[in-house]
Amino acid sequence: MTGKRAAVRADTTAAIIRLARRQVETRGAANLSLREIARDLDMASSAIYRYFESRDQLLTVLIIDAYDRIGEAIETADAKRDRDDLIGRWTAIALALRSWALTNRADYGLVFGTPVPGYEAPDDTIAPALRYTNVVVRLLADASSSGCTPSIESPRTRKIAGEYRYVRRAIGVDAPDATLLAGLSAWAAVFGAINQELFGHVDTVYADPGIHFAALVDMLGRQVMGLT
Amino acid sequence: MTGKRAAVRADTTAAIIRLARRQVETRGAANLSLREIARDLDMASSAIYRYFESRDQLLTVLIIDAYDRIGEAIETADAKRDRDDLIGRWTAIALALRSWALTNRADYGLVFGTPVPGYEAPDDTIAPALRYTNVVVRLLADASSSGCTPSIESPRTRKIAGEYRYVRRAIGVDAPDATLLAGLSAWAAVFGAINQELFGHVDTVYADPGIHFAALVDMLGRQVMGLT
DNA sequence: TGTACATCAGTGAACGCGCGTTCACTGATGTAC
DNA sequence: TGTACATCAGTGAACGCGCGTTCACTGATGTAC
Repeated sequence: MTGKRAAVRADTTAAIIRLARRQVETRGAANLSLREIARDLDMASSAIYRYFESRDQLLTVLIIDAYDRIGEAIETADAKRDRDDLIGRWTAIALALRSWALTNRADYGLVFGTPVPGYEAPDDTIAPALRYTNVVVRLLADASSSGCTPSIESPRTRKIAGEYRYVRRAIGVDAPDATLLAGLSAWAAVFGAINQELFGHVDTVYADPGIHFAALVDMLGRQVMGLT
Repeated sequence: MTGKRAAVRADTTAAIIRLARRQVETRGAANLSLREIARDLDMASSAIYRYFESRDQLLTVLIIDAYDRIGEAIETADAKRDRDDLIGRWTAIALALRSWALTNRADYGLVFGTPVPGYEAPDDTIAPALRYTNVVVRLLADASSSGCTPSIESPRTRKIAGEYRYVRRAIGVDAPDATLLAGLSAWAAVFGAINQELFGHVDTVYADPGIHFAALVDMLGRQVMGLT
């Protein structure tokens, strides 16, 4: 039977990743220790090198894995709603992002927090990093093509018009300036709110940050889609 | 003369802080090394302990210092405008925050990025941490008391009303739900946008992130203050 | 089905490194009379 | 103004620690005939 060795290998690999993730959570990515993982697994420290070629590569795997799981969470949330239900999709995406962040603090921090200086993300991270982005971009495209007009106005200057011309091409969405501005702003607000909550900058402000977050998302959704 | 020893001491202290900041920038807070600072200063590593009682305390000083400088930057930006000029103040605050973040990446990351796990911020950091917050809170209070009505609506449910009742007390601003929601949302968007830009999540989206940021701030200001 | 060989997970010792912190000390700078 | 003493910055050796990575090795698991 070919599968047995492979199965054990997969188990050990998964165990290493699990322990690594726990370490990142409790001590930070910069203090990820291969030796400690080996100790927890009752292996010689050198054995880790049968599974990962270096500490940096293990970190990379962690990052790719995190991006993939965020992408999956958001794609799933999006797919559960009708494609026409723009507000429903927006809300589902935003709430999914927050709850994923809350239950996966370490991964969220790894991916969206302070970059680990000196760590250069290799190219393998690019595609997974785009998964969650693409969901939002598609939503914006759908909103624009179904004629939503956001309830805000973009300032009209030549510089700003030029910038949004660039953005249109960069993300491949042929939407008017106001839609781009409203959408990107809403997306920034969602991330900002999650960051503030997760990293402890609003502990004294809210009784239940989730309630405020829901109101925020609701308001932003109506704004981007142009409903009141 | 009493001042000489004190002056030398102040110089050395400042040099240590400067080198520490540079290290945080290039290698991250988790890898801050007292020994390396000593080496750069041509001192014995033990000499650092004449100035700081531990590595953690040096980190704390760095954090307090960063908060203080953010607070100062934002207070200054705010104070340059007439108190009546609500949009002007909002814009100045937001732009000041972004440009401070861009020129002080290490400090920004230290304060607003992933918390260093295991590091418990002592009480001395609380007051400096509130400086920048208070500027925004005061602006919201002024907006509300001068009768601005934001151009968004807050969802009306009992839960949300209750939450904002809590927020009103927590930040000491007697503003209607819609003002709180618009204000907090705008503030989150500003932080979100800065985080995305600084931590490299939108490198491929904008030609000049500053232009988008200015448009964003302008739009948010009009929204919170209720002007179109 | 049995045997010979190749693959591969895991070992344990070693290399060379850097770290935070303590301690007893020296010698220069400041203070009090 | 000069002297005796206290303060304090800085030294250098040491303690005990953990780290990533390499290397030659063993022994079990799988593969080909």
